[in-house]
Amino acid sequence: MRMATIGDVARAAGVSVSTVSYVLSGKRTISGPTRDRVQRAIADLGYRPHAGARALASSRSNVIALMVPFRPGINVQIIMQFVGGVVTTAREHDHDVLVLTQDDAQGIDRVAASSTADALIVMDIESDDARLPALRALALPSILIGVPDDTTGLSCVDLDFAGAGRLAVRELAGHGHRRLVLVGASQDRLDHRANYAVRMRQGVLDQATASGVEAAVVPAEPTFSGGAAALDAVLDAHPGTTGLVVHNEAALGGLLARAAERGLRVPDDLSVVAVSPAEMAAALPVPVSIIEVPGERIGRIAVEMVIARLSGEDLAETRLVSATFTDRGSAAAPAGTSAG
Amino acid sequence: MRMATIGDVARAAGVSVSTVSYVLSGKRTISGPTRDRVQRAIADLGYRPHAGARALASSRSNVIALMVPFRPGINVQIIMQFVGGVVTTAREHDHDVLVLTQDDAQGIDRVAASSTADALIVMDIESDDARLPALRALALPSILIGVPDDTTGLSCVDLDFAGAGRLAVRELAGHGHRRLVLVGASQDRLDHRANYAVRMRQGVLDQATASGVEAAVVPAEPTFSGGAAALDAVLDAHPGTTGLVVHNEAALGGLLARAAERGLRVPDDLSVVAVSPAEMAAALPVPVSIIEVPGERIGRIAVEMVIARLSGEDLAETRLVSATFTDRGSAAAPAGTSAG
DNA sequence: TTGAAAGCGCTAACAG
DNA sequence: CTGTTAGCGCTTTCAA
Repeated sequence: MRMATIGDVARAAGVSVSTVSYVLSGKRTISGPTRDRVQRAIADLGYRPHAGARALASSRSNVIALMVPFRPGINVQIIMQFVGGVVTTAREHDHDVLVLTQDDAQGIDRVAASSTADALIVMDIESDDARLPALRALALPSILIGVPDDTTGLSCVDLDFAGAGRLAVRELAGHGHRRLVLVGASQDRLDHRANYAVRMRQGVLDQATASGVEAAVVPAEPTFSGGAAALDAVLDAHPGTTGLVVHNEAALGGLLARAAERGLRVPDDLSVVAVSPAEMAAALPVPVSIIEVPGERIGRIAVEMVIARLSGEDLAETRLVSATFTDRGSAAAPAGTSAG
Repeated sequence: MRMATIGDVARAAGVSVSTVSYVLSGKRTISGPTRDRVQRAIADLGYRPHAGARALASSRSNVIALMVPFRPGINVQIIMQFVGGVVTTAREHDHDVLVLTQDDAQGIDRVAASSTADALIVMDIESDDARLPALRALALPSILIGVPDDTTGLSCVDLDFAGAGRLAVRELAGHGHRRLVLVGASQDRLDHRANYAVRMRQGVLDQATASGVEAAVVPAEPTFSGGAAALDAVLDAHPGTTGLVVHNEAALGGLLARAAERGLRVPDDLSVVAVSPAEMAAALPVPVSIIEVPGERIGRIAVEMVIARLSGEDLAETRLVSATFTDRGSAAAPAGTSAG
């Protein structure tokens, strides 16, 4: 049994194909009775427009390409949240999502030149990302997740990591902590100029200055033992530290375990604020107050920016989602301080 | 500047459009010189076939739809590995991957009826999955990840969980352990009749009988505290247990932490074999011997099955990837036993 | 308010 | 070995 075409529908409803097309698109006013007949025919025949034919005739594929990093060591949790947000939101706008891998260098060009996709969302953008020239040259609208150094002509979304850093420091300083350390991204990530790490660090340092507290930065490998080692390094190099901002989910478990080993209670001896997706908390030994990385929300915004661009709004803009703090009790006044 | 079409290429090369088409597809023998001229023209013009036009004319979209579960509590790590395997392999066969969400009930029908995709890969199949009727009725080839109760007319791939269970028990029994417990999926997962949990359990119990050792099953919530609680439950309900098979990655950290708290050393007092993606090991406090869930490999196989089906090989088959054991030293002879 | 018809860019007969 | 041409199913002028 052949798939029903628009011609079959037209015949069944006793109208022309263009009328069916216009009933579907709503780009023309159709009389009530006619519309009803057409819609009944569509339902009866189980008609669905052929995506390829539509793309050919309208030069719109209704597909958004999404470039996803699959390299190991990445925070899988947040990637998935993000992808989920993108796919769900795209469907709400009648678009599908095509997945490209980060290392498919030709991918961007290919989907653009073949009209496979109408727009492109690129994740995991570095400060000086190698893909930026290709993206700037692109005829398709593109949205970057992450903020490169030079955003000229580009649309970007991300968590406001600088704000997150400031918020974390304010929270800890507010509890009376005077010596803080940011346990941040691995050296490797910093070498790659991961912009979120740079911005986070800046936010922490700026707010420390503003709040009149000390703050240092210690990198950590994204592993259990990396977290343990980082805690040792913190206490070694910065004795008297009572507040920790941890921006390294994979290291958090090891860090907390090491703290327990060393007899440090959270929050009595050590206050901890983590920047992390909310779901990761379940895998931790103790409740941890977090500044949530709202992956799904960022994905949603990215798609909404795409749709706006496709509807002709031609503004390239950078949107930073502001950070919010979720208190789970891991940050409190340091021991030897009156409560308050 | 308009995108170059096949007509532009034909004109530039001084040949007909069909010749260009055949140079591209290789479905006709073309003389060396002609092929060269065409290929030069293609390169000069930066020509790319229009995906929609191609899909329309050939009734092939070169797209594989992949239905991904985004519900919380799922093992994100393995999902990502799997998706990576699918996308990478699809590209090797000149296909792109479109993502559908699990709860997009219409998704299957939509991509099929609109000829958006040529085939469908569905993840996270339950024993009596609600989508099975739709999949059986589908005109498109579909591949399931997971094995339902009734596989008639369906193609499935998965890890051989029964084999994994047997392997784990053989490994522990071989070290001389006589009392084993499988710390498995949560009650919730069992209620959903997650087939992998059922098969794993069966493998463990069968091999225990065959090896003449005792084996019990304890469920665990997929959280840190769930793992800790599970260890308590094991030692409570099954005293004398010296070997654990853990098939619940999210609980593993909590389980190991609790063991340490209770003064149980791994492997001296407690041997542990986990079924888990390899990458998760980094987040654990101690090295753990694992039976790897080869997500990427399964994804690759799924795509290869799709491609075979699209090339006319019409066999529905179930492929179980056999389990392999990676020794990291967390399973050894129980204390009070001579080595060997 | 509706219809007729000209493409959109490509593939694959059919014809040499 | 190569060219001509009829569609593939839809959108959108143009015409009524």
